[in-house]
Amino acid sequence: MIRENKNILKYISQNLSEVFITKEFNKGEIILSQNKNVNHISIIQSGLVKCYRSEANGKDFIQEFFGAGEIFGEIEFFTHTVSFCSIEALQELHIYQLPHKDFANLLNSDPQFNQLIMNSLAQKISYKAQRHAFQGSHATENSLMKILNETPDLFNIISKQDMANYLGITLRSLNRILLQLSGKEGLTNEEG
Amino acid sequence: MIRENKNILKYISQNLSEVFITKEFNKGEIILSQNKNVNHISIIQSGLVKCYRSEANGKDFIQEFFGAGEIFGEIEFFTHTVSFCSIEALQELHIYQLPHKDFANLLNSDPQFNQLIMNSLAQKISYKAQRHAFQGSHATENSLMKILNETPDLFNIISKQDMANYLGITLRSLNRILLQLSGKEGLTNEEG
DNA sequence: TGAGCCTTGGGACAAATGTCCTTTTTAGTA
DNA sequence: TACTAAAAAGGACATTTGTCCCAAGGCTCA
Repeated sequence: MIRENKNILKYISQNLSEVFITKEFNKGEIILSQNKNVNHISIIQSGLVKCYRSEANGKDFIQEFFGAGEIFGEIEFFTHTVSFCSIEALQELHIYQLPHKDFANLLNSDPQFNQLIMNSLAQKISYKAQRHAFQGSHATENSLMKILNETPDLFNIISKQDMANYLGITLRSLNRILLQLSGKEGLTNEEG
Repeated sequence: MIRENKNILKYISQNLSEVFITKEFNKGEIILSQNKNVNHISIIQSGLVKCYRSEANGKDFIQEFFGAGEIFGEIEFFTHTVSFCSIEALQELHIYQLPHKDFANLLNSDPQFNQLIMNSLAQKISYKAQRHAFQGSHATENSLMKILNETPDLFNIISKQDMANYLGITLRSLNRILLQLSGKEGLTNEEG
């Protein structure tokens, strides 16, 4: 659920560290706002952000939690549109940044970088497809169990409200499902 | 809801038509099966397919309906994995195909093609993000209204079951929502 | 200290969706 | 034409989720 891309982070820190600018942000800061012009791509050195979209009805939907090596601001470069999501730091955050103009040059001049970006885009599609299919085909309880399996300390990192916005349910429903799950865990422990 | 990419189709037919193989399929044929090795990328010349993922619980989830110019089989090339979706023809289908090896060469040798592919990947991400956010933040009724607005003759093209699998609901629920909508339409017409 | 705010937790009822089952309609075919 | 299978439509009931509320606990800041 927390996405990372160590390959591209390693390549940049080893080969392109002087090409990129570095920046720091505090927890709670908005790095990128929805429906604004985007002029840089950003790559996370360390920390965690949420990438979310605010809908017209006032609800937020969390696309992804991005950790080390994940890129944002690149889609808008390719599609020539304003941002369709916002990015907010959930922890102290260190990022690499590169203006879109330089990004374009790098894509043309550095085949290995080009390939890493292609790969990153493809991974985003693949992951989104599988996530959406799972959420669309299973009860929310199953989605949550799967996530908690991957990340047992989930709620030390991410608030319940954010988790609800990731699952596309209300906080009330999340609490209900968590209660059910704890009940089942209890049963399992007693029986086993 | 039915995705197209006329730019890349135009570029291929004008500049690369002799590089690609062409193939034809009948309605109902499976072009690409989930969890299989993929050796070609495919680009739709004409016709319509559904791109869907079958989950372990027996349910199918439709990722997208692909029309003219849309690409499939490219993600697996970048991620070096087996297919994560199946592709089935919903109409008589004509496609361009290219082996992955040749696709790799073309990406390196033809910057314009490279850019068109990047753009296609970025558009898929952007569209998926917006669709998932909308579906996750709104009642199914709203999603359906939006789709019917874009494509009023939807059910002449796509079966109700496929539509339900696209929305992540059951056929029973889809019928219920359609009934509600027709009732509201009636009211609107009478009142207006 | 205490006021205000955020997060968490949950009761009660309404609305939406799933499950199971039956009937009707449609399309294709022997 | 008659048969068959698939698609479409919907009744009845159970389950899930949303909405609206209220309350407890922790935190900051005047």
